[in-house]
Amino acid sequence: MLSLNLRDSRPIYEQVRDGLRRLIITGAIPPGDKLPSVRTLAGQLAINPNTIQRAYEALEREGYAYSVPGKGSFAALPQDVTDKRRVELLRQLDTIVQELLYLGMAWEEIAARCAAFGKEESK
Amino acid sequence: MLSLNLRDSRPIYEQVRDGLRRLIITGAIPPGDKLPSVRTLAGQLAINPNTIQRAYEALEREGYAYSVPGKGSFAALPQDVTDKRRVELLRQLDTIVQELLYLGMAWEEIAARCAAFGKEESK
DNA sequence: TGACTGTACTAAGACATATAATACAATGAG
DNA sequence: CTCATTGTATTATATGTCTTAGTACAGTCA
Repeated sequence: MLSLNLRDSRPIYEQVRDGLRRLIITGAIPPGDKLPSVRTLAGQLAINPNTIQRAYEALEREGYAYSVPGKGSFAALPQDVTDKRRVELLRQLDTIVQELLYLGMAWEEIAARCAAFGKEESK
Repeated sequence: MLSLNLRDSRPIYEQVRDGLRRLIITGAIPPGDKLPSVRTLAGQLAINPNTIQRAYEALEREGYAYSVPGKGSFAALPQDVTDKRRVELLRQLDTIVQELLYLGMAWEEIAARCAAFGKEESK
C-alpha cells in the first residue's frame, strides 16, 4: 500500500503524507473512505504513531482528509481541498515550466504532456 | 540581487541555490558570467561563507555552474545541464498536473498556462 | 609578493526529526 | 455499562541536519 525510503533525505512524515495524498488523488482511496488508523499504519510501516499523526495533521491542513476523534480519519472530497493548495501547485508548475523552457524544451511539447494526462483521465 | 527569508523553514543554502538558479534561468546571469565569490556573497547576505559554498556545490552537481579554484564560479551553458535534471523536472511536472486535474482544473487551462510562458519567452 | 579565489576540515550550538511512554476523551460493538 | 479502538496531547530523549565560527591550504593574477 505505502512504501518508505528510510535512507531518503525527506522526512518520514512527508513521505507518508505524499503517499496518502497520492492514493486519494488516484482514487485508490475514494472520498469518504476511512484511512488506516494511526496505530495500525504505524504498525504496518514499523514507525512511531506520532509520525503518522503528523502526516494526518498535514493532510487535514491541506483539506485532503478530516479526522473524527473516536471514529477515525477519512479521505475528504476534492471540493474541500483548500485554495492555498491550488495556488501552491500553480506556483510550482510555473517554476518547473520556466526551467524546462530554459533547458530547451518547446512549450508545445510541455502542453502536449498535460494534454496526454487530460485524455488519460477521460478514459 | 538575492533575498533571504530567515524565518522560512527551508535551509538557507537551498534558498541561495534556488535563487541563483533562477537568476541563471531568467538570463539575469548570462552563461559564462562570473558568480559572486563565496566570501563576497556571504558578506552581502550576512551569512557564513560555508553556507554559500554548499549552495555552489549543489549548483555544480546540477550542472548550472562550475567552479575554478583561484578564479571563481561561473554560470554554465544550458547544454551542460545534466539530463537527470530534465527527467526529474518532468517527473515533478507529471505529479503536479495530475493533482491539478484531480482538483477539477481542465487540462486545456493547464496547457494554456504553459503556452503563456512559451510566448513570453519569444518576446 | 600580496590579495584574491575555491576548497577542506573541525568544533560548537540551534533546530527538526523521530522514537518512546503515557494519558485522556469520544466512539461503537458486545 | 464494559471494553477495545479511535484521535489527540504531552513530556522526554536520541539523532541528524543546518549554520556559524575559525582555521588552513593551494591556485590565480596584478
